[in-house]
Amino acid sequence: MPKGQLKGICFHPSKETKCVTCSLSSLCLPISLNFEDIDQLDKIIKRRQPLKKGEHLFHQGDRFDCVYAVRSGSIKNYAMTNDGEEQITNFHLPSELVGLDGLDCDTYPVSAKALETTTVCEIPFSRLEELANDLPELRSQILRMMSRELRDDKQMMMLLSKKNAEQRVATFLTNLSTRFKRRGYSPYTFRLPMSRNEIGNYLGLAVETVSRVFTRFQNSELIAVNGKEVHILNMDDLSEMAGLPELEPRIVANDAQSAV
Amino acid sequence: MPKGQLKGICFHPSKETKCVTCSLSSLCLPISLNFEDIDQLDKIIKRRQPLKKGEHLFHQGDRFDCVYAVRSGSIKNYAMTNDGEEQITNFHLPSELVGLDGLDCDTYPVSAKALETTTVCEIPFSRLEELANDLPELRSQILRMMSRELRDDKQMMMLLSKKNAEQRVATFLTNLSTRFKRRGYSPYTFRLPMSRNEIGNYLGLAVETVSRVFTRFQNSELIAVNGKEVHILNMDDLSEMAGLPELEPRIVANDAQSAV
DNA sequence: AAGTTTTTTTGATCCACATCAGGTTTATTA
DNA sequence: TAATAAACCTGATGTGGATCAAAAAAACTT
Repeated sequence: MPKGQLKGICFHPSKETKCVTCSLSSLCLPISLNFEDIDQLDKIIKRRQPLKKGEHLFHQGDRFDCVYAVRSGSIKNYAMTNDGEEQITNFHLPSELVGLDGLDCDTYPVSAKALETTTVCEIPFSRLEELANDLPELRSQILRMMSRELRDDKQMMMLLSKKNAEQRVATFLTNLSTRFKRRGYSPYTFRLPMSRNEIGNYLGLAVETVSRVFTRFQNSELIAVNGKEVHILNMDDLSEMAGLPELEPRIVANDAQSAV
Repeated sequence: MPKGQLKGICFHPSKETKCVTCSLSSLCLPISLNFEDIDQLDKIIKRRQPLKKGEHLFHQGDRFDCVYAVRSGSIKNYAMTNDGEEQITNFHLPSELVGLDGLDCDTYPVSAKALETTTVCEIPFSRLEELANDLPELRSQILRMMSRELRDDKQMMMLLSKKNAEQRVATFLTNLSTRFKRRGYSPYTFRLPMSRNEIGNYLGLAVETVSRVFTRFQNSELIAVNGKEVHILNMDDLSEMAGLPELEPRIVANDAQSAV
């Protein structure tokens, strides 16, 4: 084993992974592609050297040319507000696509930075588009991934405009938990790849508030925290606190002209 | 003229508009399609009876089957929070697509309701997908529209987590102004299709706060307001106040390992 | 291992906006 | 055209979380 540089979430340390053998393929772009097509996709993907913590994948304003799939580690997206403040717009875990929101302009609208040692698959967008011309399944997977991000963004808008500090942090933790679970990791025990400061920034809260909520959650035995290690002790109550769990199918009621 | 039912923004009252003759085609799906292809697109589009104010296009939880292009009037998207409160996630003006965020699930994740008398083009998604199979230009236009919505959402997240009440309202007004302008209408004088309540809901503010900010803006002669009629008197200062104008291309600076 | 920096925690104070309450205007309906 | 109901505005009061300040703990450096 080379060096102990691979901490935190780590899926595929080996550099020469192929899509076919990648454990993330069932969450990532190759979904529903057959072996042959995956192979084609594989050919256009470049596996880059791991990024060290703090290194950039791209900067806001850089020419848009690639989208990236996180393979291990984690990435944050952020923009600069006019008064020079950083605003985090997203955290990306393995199998998630980074850079989709730059797709219709010629530069990236946000920056992307590694939160820890991180490996990504680099996908030149023009070649992905070419390939998608021949693969309807790939096309609809790209659409699905964008649509999912749209939905997540709406949820985030809801959080930011309606939820209080405790609800925000509870939502954040349960959301991370769900994403870890889907990736085969424990939904109850995980390591936060970001700082309290970054959590606060993302959730629209001051660092101090995040810290206080963590403390309160520990006192009420919802979670146990040790630095960046989090244990969820009472998932039910935490989810309850998070509110609006997921998109619950509506009971179809009388519609018609229920004006205003 | 039938009845005085067509108030507010109104583009194409006639029911039998075709994409080729539609003045919105340069903003809508048909962008960059040739005449022949537009005609094909036209064939799958159904022009529905105008919706009256308060009527629904679809409900949260309804089976996802169509996306809609607004032809005249306006639509709001909203979801219900777990405590039964409404949360508006978007307003849609003519030429904008409604329903894209339901694309990867089988039900709409939000509801869509007409803010005024509104006409839409109904586009069965499965048929749009089929057509997109043959028309690369259509495909990339759909992607572009989704990507734009993603970017707008990030801007909204920024607004909700960093901006104060005045900045929010200023942003809202300049944003509307820009959209009206692009549609050939005056960027200085327009009619708000939504209530103060809905503005507040969308911006994460109480009605009272919205009202007060409107008053303050009038006192400082940034705008003149008469009910839902808005005149922007000082666009420069209003934009200034809105902050982070648009995605300003970054001056490329030294990158490397600027850790944290 | 000691020193330095960064991150996290906790307490005290303050303020922007929510909430409450009432009055006014505009829209809807009879 | 009056009656009723929405929508809107304005003032008074309260509060959740920001901000300020400073100590404690972790994470780097040397």
